[in-house]
Amino acid sequence: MDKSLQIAEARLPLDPNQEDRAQSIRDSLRDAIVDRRLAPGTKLSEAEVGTLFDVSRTVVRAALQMLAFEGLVKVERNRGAFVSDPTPEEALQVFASRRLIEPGIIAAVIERVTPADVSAFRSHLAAETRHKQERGAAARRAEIKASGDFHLMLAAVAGNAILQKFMDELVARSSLVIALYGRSGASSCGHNDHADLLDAVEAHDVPRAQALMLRHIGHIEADLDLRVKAGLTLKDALAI
Amino acid sequence: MDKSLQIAEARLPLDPNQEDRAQSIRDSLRDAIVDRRLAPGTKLSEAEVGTLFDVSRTVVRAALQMLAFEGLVKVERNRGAFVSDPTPEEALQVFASRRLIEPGIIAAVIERVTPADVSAFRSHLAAETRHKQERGAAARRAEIKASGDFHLMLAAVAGNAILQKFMDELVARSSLVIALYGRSGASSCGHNDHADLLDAVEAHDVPRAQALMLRHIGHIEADLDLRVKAGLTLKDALAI
DNA sequence: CAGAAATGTTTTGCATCCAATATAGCCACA
DNA sequence: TGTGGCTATATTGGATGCAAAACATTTCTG
Repeated sequence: MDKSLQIAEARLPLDPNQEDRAQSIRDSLRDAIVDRRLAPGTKLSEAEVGTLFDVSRTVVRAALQMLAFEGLVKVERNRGAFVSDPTPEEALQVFASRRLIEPGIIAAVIERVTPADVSAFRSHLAAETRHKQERGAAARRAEIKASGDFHLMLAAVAGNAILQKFMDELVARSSLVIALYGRSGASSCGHNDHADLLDAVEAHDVPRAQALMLRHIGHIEADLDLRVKAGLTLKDALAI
Repeated sequence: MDKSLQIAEARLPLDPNQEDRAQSIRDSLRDAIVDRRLAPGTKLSEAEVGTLFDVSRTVVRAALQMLAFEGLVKVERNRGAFVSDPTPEEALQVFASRRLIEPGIIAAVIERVTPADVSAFRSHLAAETRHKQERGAAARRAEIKASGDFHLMLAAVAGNAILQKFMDELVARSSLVIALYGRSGASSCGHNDHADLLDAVEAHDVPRAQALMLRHIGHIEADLDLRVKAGLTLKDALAI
């Protein structure tokens, strides 16, 4: 009951705009979950989170409900909210969903992309490769986050708010899955799929871009080791 | 402030399982919105809904928040919740999203469908055509709802919980859009796309089923008249 | 000593209460 | 008579309090 929840920015991020504190709490928690600063299964006690952010349980509850809708948190009646702990089954469904949606997004992107967008992508890519070369857990986190952001940027350019929301959810869930099942941590070992993808986009080559997207998703998925899960539960039951 | 909100089942549906009253309120409101018993733009006052279902505002808020996540309700800070009133732009995005997702779903369905599923589809189809032949607003509502349910059944058979959730949202939004912009009301005038689709599924003909699905979505979209919206806002500004 | 029952503690679910904000009604004034 | 500002009212945002459920601990019993 001490300093258990390591949400880093605790107490500090006094809502910038002062409006919609639930939203900003959601964002902080979401970042913490996606960054794996909060391990799957961690209990998110309303009171604890509340004191941490210095708000009442009411607003915490709203934030947790939002996260539950995105699938990042699972609430059990009368038991509380827990950082969700996707099964291998769910992990596969996440990527199956992305395989459906992202090729469509990339097509829309090619239809609508502007030179300004392209340069934004390029500078993002530069930051990504920078993270990839650095060492340490922090850099790894930044890399995973940046990688997800690339896909979110694509979704934004595609110009469909609904699909953008779906991608938001899928990218967050993917990060969680990668954090859980990712082998080694080098999620995109060797490949630099994003750069290739961007080239195809710039060339307005839809089929090629779509193929690259599918290949990219395949790469991410191939880096997962979905067996471990059973062992983890076992270990959980025995030790820690 | 009298009997304003016509949610029909008001006060009666005392939660069957007694658990999660917010969920059942959400379901009632959702049905009412999709059925167009609650017109787009209608204000959903927390207090009013609360008395109607005989719960406190707290739980109503939770229900409204859920609906907001699905896009069926729009909440404006310090102003309250309103049945959402999709713009033509949003309407197009709904169908663009379905065009991406549903062909994938139909492919998954063909991979996993069982004879039991097929017969369930058949009996559902029978009910659908029955509604189509009846007259009156109630039958029309039932027809729209049944039509949406067909797509939801497909999503269920596809076996991907995430996509199923997305389809849930998309179907609900579609119903709202059809209610708003649907020409004449005969949403599927003449065609019986669902039957054809089911035939293709039964024949395990993926390309054909996908093509039929796209054509079907096209039919629905073709029945919309997306111009009116501007006129409505104008009329809104003047009268009522 | 093991397992079950009971008791105390913690945490959630929900109703209620208060302050802040928006809406509506009213009056003054040009 | 119409417009602008002011007061009153209604409604939301959010904190608090209380009952019930889950959980942990201790005590009792075979």
